[in-house]
Amino acid sequence: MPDLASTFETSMVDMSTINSADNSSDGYLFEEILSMENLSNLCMDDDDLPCHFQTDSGALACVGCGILGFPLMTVVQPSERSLMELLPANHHLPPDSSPDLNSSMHGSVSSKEVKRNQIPASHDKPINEHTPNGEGFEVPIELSAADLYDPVPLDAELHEDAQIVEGNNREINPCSHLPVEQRCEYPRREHAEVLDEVISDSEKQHQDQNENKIGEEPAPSYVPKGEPKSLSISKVIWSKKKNGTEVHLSRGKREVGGSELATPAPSSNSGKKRKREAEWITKDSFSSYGFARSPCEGLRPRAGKVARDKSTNAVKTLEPKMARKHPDVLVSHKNKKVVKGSHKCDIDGCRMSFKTKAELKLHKRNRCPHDGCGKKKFSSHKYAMIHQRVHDDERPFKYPWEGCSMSFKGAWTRTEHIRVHTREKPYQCKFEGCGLSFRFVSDYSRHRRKMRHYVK
Amino acid sequence: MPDLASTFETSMVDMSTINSADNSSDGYLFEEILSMENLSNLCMDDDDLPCHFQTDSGALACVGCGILGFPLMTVVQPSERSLMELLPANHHLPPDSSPDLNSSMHGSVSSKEVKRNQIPASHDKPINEHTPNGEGFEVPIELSAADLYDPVPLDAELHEDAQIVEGNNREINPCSHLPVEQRCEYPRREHAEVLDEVISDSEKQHQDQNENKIGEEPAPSYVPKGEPKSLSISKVIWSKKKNGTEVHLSRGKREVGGSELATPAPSSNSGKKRKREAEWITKDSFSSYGFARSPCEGLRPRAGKVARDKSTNAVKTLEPKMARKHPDVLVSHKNKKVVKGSHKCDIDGCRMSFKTKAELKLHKRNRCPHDGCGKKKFSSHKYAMIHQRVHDDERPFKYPWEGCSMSFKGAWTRTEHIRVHTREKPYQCKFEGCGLSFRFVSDYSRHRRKMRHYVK
DNA sequence: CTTTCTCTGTTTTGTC
DNA sequence: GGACAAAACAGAGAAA
DNA sequence: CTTTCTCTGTTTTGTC
DNA sequence: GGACAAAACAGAGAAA
Ligand SMILES: [Zn+2]
Ligand SMILES: [Zn+2]
Ligand SMILES: [Zn+2]
Ligand SMILES: [Zn+2]
Ligand SMILES: [Zn+2]
Ligand SMILES: [Zn+2]
Ligand SMILES: [Zn+2]
Ligand SMILES: [Zn+2]
Ligand SMILES: [Zn+2]
Ligand SMILES: [Zn+2]
Ligand SMILES: [Zn+2]
Ligand SMILES: [Zn+2]
Repeated sequence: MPDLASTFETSMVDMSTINSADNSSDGYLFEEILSMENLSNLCMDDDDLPCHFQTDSGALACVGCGILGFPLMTVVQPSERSLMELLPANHHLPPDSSPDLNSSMHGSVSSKEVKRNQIPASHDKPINEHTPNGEGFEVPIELSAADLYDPVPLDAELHEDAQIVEGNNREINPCSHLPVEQRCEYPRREHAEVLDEVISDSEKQHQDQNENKIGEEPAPSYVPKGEPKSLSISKVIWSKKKNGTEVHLSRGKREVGGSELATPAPSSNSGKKRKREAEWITKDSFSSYGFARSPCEGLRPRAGKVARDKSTNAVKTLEPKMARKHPDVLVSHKNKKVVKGSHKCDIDGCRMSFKTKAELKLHKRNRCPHDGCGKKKFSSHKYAMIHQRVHDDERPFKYPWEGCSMSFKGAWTRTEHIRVHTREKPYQCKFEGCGLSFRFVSDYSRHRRKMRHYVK
Repeated sequence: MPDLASTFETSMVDMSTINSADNSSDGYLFEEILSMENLSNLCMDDDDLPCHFQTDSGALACVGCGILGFPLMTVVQPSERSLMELLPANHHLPPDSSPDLNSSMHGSVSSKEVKRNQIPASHDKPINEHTPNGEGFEVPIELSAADLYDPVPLDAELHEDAQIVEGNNREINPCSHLPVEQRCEYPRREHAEVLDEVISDSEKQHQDQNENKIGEEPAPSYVPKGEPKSLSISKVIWSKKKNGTEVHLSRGKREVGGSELATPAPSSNSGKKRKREAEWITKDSFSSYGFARSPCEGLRPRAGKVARDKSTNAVKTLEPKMARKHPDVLVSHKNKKVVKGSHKCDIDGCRMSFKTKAELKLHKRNRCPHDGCGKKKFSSHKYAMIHQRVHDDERPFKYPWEGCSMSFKGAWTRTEHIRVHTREKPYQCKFEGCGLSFRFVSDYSRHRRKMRHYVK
């Protein structure tokens, strides 16, 4: 990656050190870093564009460069522990082992997809999840949500592993925490949108307005390189191939003929784009261990994520922005604040309690009694309960990826964070002649609003 | 009214002074007080219950006692001026005098009533209004609403005076600002709910729970006493008549036979009730002029109403509770604050402008940029505009009744205030066996919620 | 102004 | 249709 | 706790 | 159906 590497400055690490890194590293974040066996999945080509591969669990990852906020990434497998935190406790129980949790309960897997703006894909399943979002399957832990309101029922039939989605594109499922013979056969993800260096015609069109053209050569397309040696299941290395013709580039254009998509438009702004991100990588992409950091280490610090001590660079427990001192609050070892109020809510399904009668009264009217919220009213009591999570420190939604220490208060945020790793851009503008793709709903939404790209 | 009068203390005025008052009184509030001619409509019976009468304009009024927050009331007619402030400027123009404002515009009179919880009455029209609420007909004045957003179109065909509602109960219309020959023939109001001393069986039932019975004698019912001498049009004096049989007491029970209603249940708590209100009257019911005050003078001070100087008892201009100092605000002689912003909103129909770009940005997102509102968001831009009235001092909705100096920022508040004068209780609970009546939606709503008196 | 990404109250979808 | 929960959305907004 | 009454953001109704 | 305005509602809350 010459053009990128040339922008690195002081802490620049020779790419060879990445490949030769051992897994005896025991830094706070890297204690489960993988062996050279997995690192051999790194793309070692010497071109100037990043390469992507797919791991056992079906996720796509790029190694060896930091383009587009996707910094040096280690090849990792989700640990069994992290997956267990994501999935329900009795996930994958044999169908008859839990008579009380049968398929008549909510939570049994649906055959329909719940998507709205996202590009529908016939074989699109979220990474490491059997339910797209997963909010309902948060496992209550002691002094956790279960103490405040009824735990969400768990479902032994959570996913019917036998269910096979249409098509011949199937690959091994992402249930890598299980013995191979118990894994579900989920189709693997498509990879096209993941390669966000491939800029569509319309995106180029937009960006040409503000940026100088740097080159006119066509952007590369990507083709599967074949099965790598050291990963046991479903590993494909994607290498780029200039002017390639074998690719299915965009999920959003599945109906379009291959020839139309085989040669994407030149990425006229790739130089500037890469420059900007290279600067960022230069500052942050490498840990002091001289080894690639976790996928999200290179990202800018954001609220509610991995906080880091400025001097030691060690991960520290996140503090809420306006940490309010509640003398009547106990913080459990799981960071869940428990209000020890004697005024209990008797609304069906709610176990919240409050210190004062006035607070309870507000709560029962679906208003937050918390000082900072100004008696804000919500549309339901259910959400009034859920809202309380903004006031405690628990972040029960983990991103189950080795080396990513992100966790979230809600499932949707995690769902979108996963795209930071997959580089997926599932939102494609349907406006005539636009076709721009977006990674986050919000950006897609804003695009439509500002451009008035409303359709139908 | 012996039992009531006996509780009066220092400022008690002999009832005879009320009747002998002349209309040369020029106190701030009483400069248009009526002559003896109209005062002769006072009920002069010497029983202990208040009496009601109906004026030319169809409204009911009680004179001579202050029971139930209905203190000493003068007999008044709405002045032409006050009605003109209520009605559109071109109200009652000949149908062809205003070619641009024809019946195809909104605002033409509907033959259907817009009521929901209110007891439907076949001949129920709001006092002095041709549209029930009147919000849409606020007349823009200079530097008024018209400066901020498009004025509501006025409609020459505002009311089809020829329209006669069903029934034989018609009386002269309330358009007393017009020559008699031009008045519409609106049916007069029914009077039953107006007499809120008549406590229904179910209301008694509720109240018996908390109060001692004082007497068992049946409450009086009311019958029209006939046409009084001095009022020219449609004046009826209602006098009470113990065990009377000729009345139609309750609009909510219109379908019920007369015999069932002829003898209302005894008002077991009238003693206590009257006691409480008599205390209030004792303190406040009489102006220093030794004359009956305006209908609302005797009411407790409320937000946004007639404020009074503690020492002089003179009406003073109301100040908003949290008068915020805006250096960029001009107050017109009509109390309308005009924000002299250079950042103008270009949303269709909106003429608001703001000092800063940030404020405009908030406003365009339907948020209030005012400090005290905390970027509160509204459901529409239209309402975001309307909301701004909470921040200025204009109160364009006047209550067009002589001696009542109340004014409001919205039409609904005025609609409900009118009931303070009419004593109307148009909301009757439909729950099996309840039947309680309420004057204000809010109270009816609360009753249903707390009692779970939901029906159908 | 931009892009990237997280947070959150409501809306939509889907199931029963 | 209804109730309910999960998923998705549509902003808002932080960061650089 | 009560009753009386006003304020206000949203929902419902009605018209075109 | 839609858009729009007027009316009505459903709370919240002040006052005593
Ligand atoms: Zn590469
Ligand atoms: Zn599985
Ligand atoms: Zn609760
Ligand atoms: Zn809160
Ligand atoms: Zn991550
Ligand atoms: Zn577009
Ligand atoms: Zn009397
Ligand atoms: Zn008229
Ligand atoms: Zn505007
Ligand atoms: Zn405001
Ligand atoms: Zn009044
Ligand atoms: Zn009731």
